[in-house]
Amino acid sequence: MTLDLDGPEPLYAQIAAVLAARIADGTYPARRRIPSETELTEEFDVSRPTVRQAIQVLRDRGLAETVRGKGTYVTG
Amino acid sequence: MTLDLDGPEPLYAQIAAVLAARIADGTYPARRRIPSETELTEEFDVSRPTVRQAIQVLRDRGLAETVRGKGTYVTG
DNA sequence: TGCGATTTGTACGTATGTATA
DNA sequence: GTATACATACGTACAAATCGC
Repeated sequence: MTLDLDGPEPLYAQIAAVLAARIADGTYPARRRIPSETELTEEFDVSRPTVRQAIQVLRDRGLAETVRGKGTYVTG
Repeated sequence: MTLDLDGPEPLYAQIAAVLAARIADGTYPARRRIPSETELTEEFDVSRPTVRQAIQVLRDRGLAETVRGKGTYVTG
């Protein structure tokens, strides 16, 4: 998995697409927690605000729900 | 108009409420442009990302639409 | 009970790119 | 060509909620 840094697609959108694909294929199963923002920051080598923006996309699409102090969960 | 810095309500939510009220009472008329992010930054004495977060709330509620390079407009 | 680690929430500042007028 | 305005992305700091010990 690589991100296209120079392309027109924003990083957060690319990351959101990767995460959405992982939800779709079961890499992140329903009702389970996805990696923390810090872990995703390290995996994709982007800043936390960018990771949070990607997760926001998932929430807007109804794919995930976030609980403060716990994490972000795949919508079951 | 003052903001409650110590209260539980986030700054961006308070600002969004103020802007929404201005839309509701006609201070910001339909189809007209609201002040720029920079102007709102100065008026509320907050950072631009905070202003942008407030405007995002207006967009999510369908109260405003943002056009890149032009400004944010009250939904007509 | 309390403390500490983890995790998300809020907010700041800054830089760069792109579109419009 | 310049100025204005929004979009993206970075980094940083501190607060608040949760959980395990």
